[in-house]
Amino acid sequence: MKEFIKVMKALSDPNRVKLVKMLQKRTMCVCEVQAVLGIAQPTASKNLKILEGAGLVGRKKEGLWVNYFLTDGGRSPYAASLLGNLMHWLVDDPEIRDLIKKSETIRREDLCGTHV
Amino acid sequence: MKEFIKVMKALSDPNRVKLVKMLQKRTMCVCEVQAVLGIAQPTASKNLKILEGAGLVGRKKEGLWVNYFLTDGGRSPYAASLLGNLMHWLVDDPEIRDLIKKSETIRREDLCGTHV
DNA sequence: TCGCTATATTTACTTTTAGAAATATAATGG
DNA sequence: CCATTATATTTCTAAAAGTAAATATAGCGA
Repeated sequence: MKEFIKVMKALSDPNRVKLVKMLQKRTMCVCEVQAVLGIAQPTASKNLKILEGAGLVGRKKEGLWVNYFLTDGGRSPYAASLLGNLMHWLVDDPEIRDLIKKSETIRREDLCGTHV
Repeated sequence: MKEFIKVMKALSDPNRVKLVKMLQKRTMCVCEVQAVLGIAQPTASKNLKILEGAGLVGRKKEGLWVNYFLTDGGRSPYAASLLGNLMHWLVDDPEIRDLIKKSETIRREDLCGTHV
């Protein structure tokens, strides 16, 4: 029950749903998330952590960057199912479409990659 | 997006998830819900209304009673999908099992049915 | 080692949400 | 009608959640 609630709560926030939809397209680092969603860096980190806690998202450190990506839901059947549904849900949502488009034009090197 | 969030939020509360699981077994009136979950009457009404607003639950007045039941999710694809999944999810959860058992031994006539 | 950069965590503030008590509404029986 | 009963709504309070600003941590280059 607690695991189920955790997944539901994680997906009860618009910013976090947008995050999942964006991560369906590609791996992103925190500064990219921050730029696309127009939120502060701590907010991005926190929301990513909540998604991670629910088993929806994984992370991999690469130098100074931390790359976040969608998991296969192996840790939670609820996460797996919701992630599967979200692959085709909300694809026609105008707000989501705009975000995806915006995320495609953004490169981390232009945002925070001063040391590449 | 708003419809999706509404469904997720509705299912982010343990009491409301328990309600859905109980309504899978049978239609219930407010006083039964109140008794099984051990919550106050206004709390039961409020939570049922939230589930109704998300398209998960319907209601039918019968005299003084209001019978609540699960919908087929026709109003929302998100509701439909979650309701389908919840048919087999959490069936082994001990807390849910106890509630189902308790709900089977309860009759509205013993709770509020003084006018039957 | 030192400074810089990307991310994480903490803190404080505001908004939202859950719940109980009180009150209101609607339907039934007399 | 009037009293009673089941449910709905309102009001209030406490807990939870979201966010930004400030601070801390970790890894890289010089």
